[in-house]
Amino acid sequence: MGRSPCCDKVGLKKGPWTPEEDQKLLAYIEEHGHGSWRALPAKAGLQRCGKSCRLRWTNYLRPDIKRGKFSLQEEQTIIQLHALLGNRWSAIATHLPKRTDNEIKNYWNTHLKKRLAKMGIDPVTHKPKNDALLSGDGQSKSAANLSHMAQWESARLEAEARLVRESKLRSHSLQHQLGNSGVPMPPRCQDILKGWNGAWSKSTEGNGGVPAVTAINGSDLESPTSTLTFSENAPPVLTAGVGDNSMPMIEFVGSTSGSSETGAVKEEAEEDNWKPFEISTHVAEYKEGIENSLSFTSSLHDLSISMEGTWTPESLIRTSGTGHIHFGNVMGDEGFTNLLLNNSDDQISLSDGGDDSDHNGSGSEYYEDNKNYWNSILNLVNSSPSDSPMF
DNA sequence: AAACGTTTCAACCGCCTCCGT
DNA sequence: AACGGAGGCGGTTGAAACGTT
Repeated sequence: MGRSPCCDKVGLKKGPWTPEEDQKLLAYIEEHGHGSWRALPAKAGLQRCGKSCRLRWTNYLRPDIKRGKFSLQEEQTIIQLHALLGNRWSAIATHLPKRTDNEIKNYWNTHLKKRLAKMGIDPVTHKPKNDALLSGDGQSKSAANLSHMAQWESARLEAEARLVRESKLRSHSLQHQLGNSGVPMPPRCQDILKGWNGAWSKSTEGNGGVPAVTAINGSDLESPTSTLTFSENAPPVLTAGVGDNSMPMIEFVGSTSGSSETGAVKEEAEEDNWKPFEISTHVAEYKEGIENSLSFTSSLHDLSISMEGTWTPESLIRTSGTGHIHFGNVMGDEGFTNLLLNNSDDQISLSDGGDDSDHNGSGSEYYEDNKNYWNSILNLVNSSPSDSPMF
């Protein structure tokens, strides 16, 4: 308080809008555009403050607003974006055409948050609530998780900041990426992964208790596909490509103990796995650029990530007895969707014990579910529109 | 049918960021 | 660089709708 109101509120109406007010606002904007919101109410003959008019327009009257129930895909998108972005509703809303940030926020608070909680997932961190129960040493594990979570968050923020800067050069960057290297790379993906790796790299300096990322080997792929490459000294490179389904995809190839063959798990997003939203114009342009490139070949690198303890989104991975982590399969139709649907009413059954190297039964399922959960988030990172304000 | 509790969502509030001066 | 105006954003509120007893 002690703060001047956004506009002179004396005599201004508050509360629900009447159909007459809606009509006035609608008619004025259709004819003149909104122009200055502050000046609009007087011009439109409304006893409202400009802010109220803007809100009414953006959240309700705008013609391109879709109302009604959220589809499952929309739900997934919200949850996954929330895992990445937190409560940045406007950023999330840009990925849900015709939905407003307010609507998404309401839907999150009234539906999704509760559903995640029921599933045993913390709706704030998107981490399993009872991590501690899964570990023999709950306290130290929790501390480790906290530390890794901080790294994750730090990486994310770093990536966001960088992309904000780069977004101003966005119009040039796409051409650059396509023209210079022949290997297009969406800045968004690059940055989050850089940030991600950056956090890992930092943490490995003089610290054995954190992930070390090592490229194992490489081989060429004929078909264009997205490849996430981790290397120790360089930022991970995401060579995004277009699969048969013309959707950009991300590919994780894991291996155990340095072997690219034994125990390697190849991950590939498939067409029907998850379609978070319509491909944006920019992705279409991006795809077109890829298709037009003369020789687009991407490298496929196996990766092995050594780590101790758990890394934050530890649900993404399974930790082997050797301390290597494996990226699990990108969820199929049965994955995240069912996770949401099947657990909307019943609490997910979580394993109550055992070490990380051996999760059988419900524990294994638990890890599978959460692995899929985070995989789908990473998949989203890759398939988001490049003009997204996501990061 | 009434009372009560819960859920939903439009709208408000205050802070923040951007941008022009 | 500092300032102020305008718009944007996220948290919160409260009335209405809905469900339960």
